[in-house]
Amino acid sequence: MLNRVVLIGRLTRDPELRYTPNGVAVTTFTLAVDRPYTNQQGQREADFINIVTWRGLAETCANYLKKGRLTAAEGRLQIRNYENNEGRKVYVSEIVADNVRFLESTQGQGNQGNYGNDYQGNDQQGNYQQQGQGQYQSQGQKSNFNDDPFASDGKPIDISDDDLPF
Amino acid sequence: MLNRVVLIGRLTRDPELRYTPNGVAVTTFTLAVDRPYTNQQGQREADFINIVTWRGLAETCANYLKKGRLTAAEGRLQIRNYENNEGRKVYVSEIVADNVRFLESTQGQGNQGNYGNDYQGNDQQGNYQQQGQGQYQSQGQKSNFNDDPFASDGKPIDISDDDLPF
Amino acid sequence: MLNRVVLIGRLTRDPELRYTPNGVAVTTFTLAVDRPYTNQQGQREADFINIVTWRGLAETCANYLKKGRLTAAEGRLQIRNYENNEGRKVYVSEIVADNVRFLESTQGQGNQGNYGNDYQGNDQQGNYQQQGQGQYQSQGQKSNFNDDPFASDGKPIDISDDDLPF
Amino acid sequence: MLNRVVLIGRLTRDPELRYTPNGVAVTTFTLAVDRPYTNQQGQREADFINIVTWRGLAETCANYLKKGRLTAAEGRLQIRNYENNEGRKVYVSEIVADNVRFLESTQGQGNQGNYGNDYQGNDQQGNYQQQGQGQYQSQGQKSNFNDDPFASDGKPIDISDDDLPF
DNA sequence: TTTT
DNA sequence: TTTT
Repeated sequence: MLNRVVLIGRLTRDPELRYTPNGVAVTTFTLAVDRPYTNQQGQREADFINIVTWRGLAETCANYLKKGRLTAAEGRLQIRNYENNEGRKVYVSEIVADNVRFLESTQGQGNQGNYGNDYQGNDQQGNYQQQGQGQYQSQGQKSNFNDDPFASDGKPIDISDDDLPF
Repeated sequence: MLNRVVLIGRLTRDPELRYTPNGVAVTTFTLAVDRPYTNQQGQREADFINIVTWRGLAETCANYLKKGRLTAAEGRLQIRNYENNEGRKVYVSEIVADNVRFLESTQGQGNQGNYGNDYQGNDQQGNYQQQGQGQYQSQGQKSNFNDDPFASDGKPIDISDDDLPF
Repeated sequence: MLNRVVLIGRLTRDPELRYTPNGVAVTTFTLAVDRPYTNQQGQREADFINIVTWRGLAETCANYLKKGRLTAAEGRLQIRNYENNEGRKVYVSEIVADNVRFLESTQGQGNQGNYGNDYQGNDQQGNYQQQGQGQYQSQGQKSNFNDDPFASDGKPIDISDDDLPF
Repeated sequence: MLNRVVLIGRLTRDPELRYTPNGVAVTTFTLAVDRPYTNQQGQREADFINIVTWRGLAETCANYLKKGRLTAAEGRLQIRNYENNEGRKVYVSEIVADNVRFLESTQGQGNQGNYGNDYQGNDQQGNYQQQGQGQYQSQGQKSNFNDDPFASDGKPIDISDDDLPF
């Protein structure tokens, strides 16, 4: 009935942009989110949390996120399950994000040091809130993937147009 | 760095209270959280989200929650992994809750109908916010269970005193 | 850049539905949200938090919420300011909600007692998530009201069509 | 019953650290949080949201936050009211934060440019989660200030030891 | 399989 | 009274 998640963490690697057979953009990435305590060895562990974004937000994320970037994501926690090669049910949890904030500018060559004053550029570079018709709309979808979108295999993701949850 | 989840859903079955070898209470339950859209068949699907609570909150949850109850849970999303019998890594996601709200009173025999004015009673019955020293404390823990606390097998959970994340 | 609020509380009185000159529905209500501690006198204080909803969600709230109902609201915290009669700046804070959940059924005459199994009915009765084109859209708005929408005076709220934040 | 806020924004000025007569640290600051849309004039407005932190977290914030810094804050929304000089009731809303994250390093002298790899230093510099005994504890408090803690006047804040909400 |  |  209510399902809200807010995370801040760093990308464990570059985001992956794929398209459904019908051309809908899907970007996935993983955030390493430090736990609020250190373990027996005095190390800070992290949770590695999968994020999925769709459509415009997916494209913005693919364009502006990079491995290591500090990033905020907001959305709902979804638990999917699918059968693996051996016919076993595997459970996958992921955040379906409708809001992603880029907390570090692109710092690319030539941008070192003046992090303080490129806010506007930063914003133009893609902080983006999912909106508009259909975000959580519901005509004819099935939200179960046939495969794990985080199992990157170079092929288009196995999901038909009617499979989109929005 | 920041990891916050708020859920409202219904218990899929009665909560399970167990104790670590050192006597620390752990209660687990699963919330069915309806998705905000209906699928192709016009049905509302749900995510089944595992919740873990510790110590005092665990005992309160065990006492006052029941299958079917509407419940709010607040905490952080944790991704654990363990090896199953076949030596495969299995990933488990769960909410480590520090705040649980009982949105329905116990309505047991004799309490039907006046849900509207037993709010205070409701509160006495155990809405509870995890607090006090050590909630997210960090002296010597290892947060990986050796087994899945949601795989209820009647035995005490396989976790030593030093294994507690708080 | 990111602004998310989740509340659970009870309506302090019936919601108020009004319309802008251009016919856009606005419903306001106040949630009493108990604080997580008791005060010196052993009493539990509460925060009284104003909620604003727009359009379809406004109408659903007006139809299904009533004084005393346990309710969840999700949205963003907004701080407006206006000048009062004496030319003083007054600050008003409110939650612009995009998701409201009715945690108690209408229990009206004849519905007492079976709260446990009318979940689906409950949902039909109006739990509602703001969606669709324009939720946070931005063509031509000014988000400052000229007066406090919570100062109920029986007149249509003083806000022109162009004043809508979405 | 449940009251959770997560914000990301920038400090409108340096934080202010004060002490209660009994020596409890209180730090206040204001975050400018951009709204998710632009107004009629194409400008992005912001909400200016007051944050209060207590004890250890207050001291860390005073040490490491500065005007302009991008910052995340998590806590609960509190609505206080007090009487002003003219005997009028004034309402004040603020976030009582129990978790603050410093999203930009101190970049002070000698630290320009390598924002990417000073994470650990950053963390040592004070990201801090309120914890431990008493955070939301409740023996004998009164949460109404006699004055506005955001009305900085150089004097110690007018709040007795027993007045602390935790 | 992981980020800083 | 406001930040970038």
